[in-house]
Amino acid sequence: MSKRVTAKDVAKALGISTMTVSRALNNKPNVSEETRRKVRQTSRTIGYFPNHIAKSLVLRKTDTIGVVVPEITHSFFPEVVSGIEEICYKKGYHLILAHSAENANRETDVIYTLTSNQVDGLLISTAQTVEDYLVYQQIIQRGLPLVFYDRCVKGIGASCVSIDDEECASQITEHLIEHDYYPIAHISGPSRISIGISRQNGFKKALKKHHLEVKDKLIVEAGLQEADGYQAMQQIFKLPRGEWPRAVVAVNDPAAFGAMNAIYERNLKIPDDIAIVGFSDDIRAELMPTPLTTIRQNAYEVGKKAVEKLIAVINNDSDNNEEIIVTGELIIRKSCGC
Amino acid sequence: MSKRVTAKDVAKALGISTMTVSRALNNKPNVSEETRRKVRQTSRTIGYFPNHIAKSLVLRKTDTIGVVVPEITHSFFPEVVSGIEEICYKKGYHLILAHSAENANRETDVIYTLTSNQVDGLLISTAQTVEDYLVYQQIIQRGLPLVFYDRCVKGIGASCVSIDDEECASQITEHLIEHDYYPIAHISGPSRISIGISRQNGFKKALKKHHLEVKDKLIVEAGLQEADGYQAMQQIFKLPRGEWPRAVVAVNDPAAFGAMNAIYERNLKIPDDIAIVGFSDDIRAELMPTPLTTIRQNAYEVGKKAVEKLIAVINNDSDNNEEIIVTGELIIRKSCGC
DNA sequence: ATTTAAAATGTTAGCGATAACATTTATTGG
DNA sequence: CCAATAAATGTTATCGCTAACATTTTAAAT
Repeated sequence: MSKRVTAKDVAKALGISTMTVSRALNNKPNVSEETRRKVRQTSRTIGYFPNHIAKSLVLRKTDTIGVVVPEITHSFFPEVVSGIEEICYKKGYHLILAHSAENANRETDVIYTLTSNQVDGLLISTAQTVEDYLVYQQIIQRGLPLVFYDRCVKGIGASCVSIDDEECASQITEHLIEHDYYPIAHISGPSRISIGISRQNGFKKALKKHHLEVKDKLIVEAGLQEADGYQAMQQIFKLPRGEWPRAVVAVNDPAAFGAMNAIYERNLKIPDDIAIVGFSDDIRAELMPTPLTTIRQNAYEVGKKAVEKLIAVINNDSDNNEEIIVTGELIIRKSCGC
Repeated sequence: MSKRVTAKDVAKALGISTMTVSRALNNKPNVSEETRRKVRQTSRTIGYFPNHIAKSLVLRKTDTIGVVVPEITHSFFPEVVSGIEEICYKKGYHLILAHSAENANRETDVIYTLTSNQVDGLLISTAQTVEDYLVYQQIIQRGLPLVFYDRCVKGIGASCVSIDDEECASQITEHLIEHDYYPIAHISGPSRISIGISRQNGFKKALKKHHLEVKDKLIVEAGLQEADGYQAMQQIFKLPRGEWPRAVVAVNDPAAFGAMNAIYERNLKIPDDIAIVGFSDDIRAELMPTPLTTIRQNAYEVGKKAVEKLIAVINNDSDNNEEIIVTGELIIRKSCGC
């Protein structure tokens, strides 16, 4: 690389000190307009760009936020990132993106590099395989602002921004109940991550509210992918025919798609034989042979709220133990029988 | 923030110099195994994490790559980013993500912050509204490695990684020609960005190869969104009925979707009345009422090849004026009449 | 045992910027 | 016209780390 142009070069060219150059470019007071103009001018002509790294070192602030994303191609997360990016751009923050690929070890790994990279704060959505919260606790202990989004760990002193999964799951389950479907099965998410738990809770809550029995056999724990939903549905079909559900609440849309395939393979009709609903309003949901009734999550809003909270915490404008809920929206299509 | 733990603290705790601490942790030679062990041990117990910022300042290397993405929610780019991320992770690079939102001014803006952030190199896909290449030329002049991906600017001294748009467009057009469709229209992309130009060239090339007339009226320039495709198709329908095309080559899938809507609105059938093909294999393409024949772009591969090239350039292992082509794949569905 | 080379560790300076304090220059009022 | 105050600029030290050179310790060789 060719020799760099530094503030010193600008100073030398003008016969002034680097301090004045710094003051002029950072719009600090006590610099004459004349000098400010000349500094700006000269910086441009000799091609000076301030070194943000050096600045970060002395100011102990990088204006950078680290974001850990568990699954970057899943449409939900790009949209979250888009919300994050928008606010970051407006507020002058940069964004370091790291991908845990749903892998706890890799997550730990990227968090360490992120923190030693001296980000001002972290936005994390936990990977599916995370088993303990040590890393998160370490971050908090070091006093580094941390806000969880979507997949949260509660009660360890970090704020959470999430969809109101329980409420939404309950709502969509109630919708099926109102169709008089019974029994209703649940293809649940991993019980380790919060969306798995809260959606299952919402499912149960709705049944109980309507005094319907919660049958454990009809709650099948699965992953979040299409294949997982397919397998879970196959497992349900292993029950005696008389115990088959009349409707299914899937933990998310991909799982629902998988389940739908399993249903079609048995030559059953949706919603006539089995109704099904998803969660997340995947782009494919409305394009299915029978369009899928689901919950639309406002991913963009989740990202936005999460950075806003994080930036507030970074600026000491806010305590970091808030639970922020972004509400979902029930999208009624055909798969529920409407 | 609580006081930071630095290499000095580790050194003091062990009664050695910071230099030895540095050497021990960076696996430099000439450190006794005994010392190395003790340094590692003590670092862990007192919670020392090396400050990457300070390291970057002295080494003049940040191990960070800046990526400019024009549209983050469009499924193609997350997949590219995923490829980039994968290689970055493997090779120990970090990734700063910036979003131009298809806006040239914003692109310039994020590029400046990225470069003053001292990234080791840049990966850029140009925004739709970019009018001049000044910023890119500046980057190159400063000696900062730059590789374009997908939407490239050729001939200014930066490598390009892209889908072979021309060849693919030609191939898919030929496929329509083989169906004996004639005339064939083209809903073209903006003539400012490279994919617009090269796909149009491919379209024309195929016609010429089969000695078919290229009718300018049947080439409509549009944007890359669904609405653009819709409008372009409407414009085509304004032609006298006898001049309507028998088939349409859309610049990408979203534009094709828009065009399909316009076709359905006239109660015309796809492919019986008008056949249509897209480009990009959007996730929705196979879920359309008439599944869309299209070109699958290997986005992940584009990302991968682009970073690999960039890292090679950063390490001076490679000249930076290569044109790397990632081949696309013709995905035949129903909309072409097959 | 003594020289010599190799291995281990230490010292100094500097990456490029800014905060805090010090100094010079300009401005104002009596 | 000069003291007093404000505005503009300069100087020094430091952020946390590592390269380059200097020194000490250890091991090998005679």
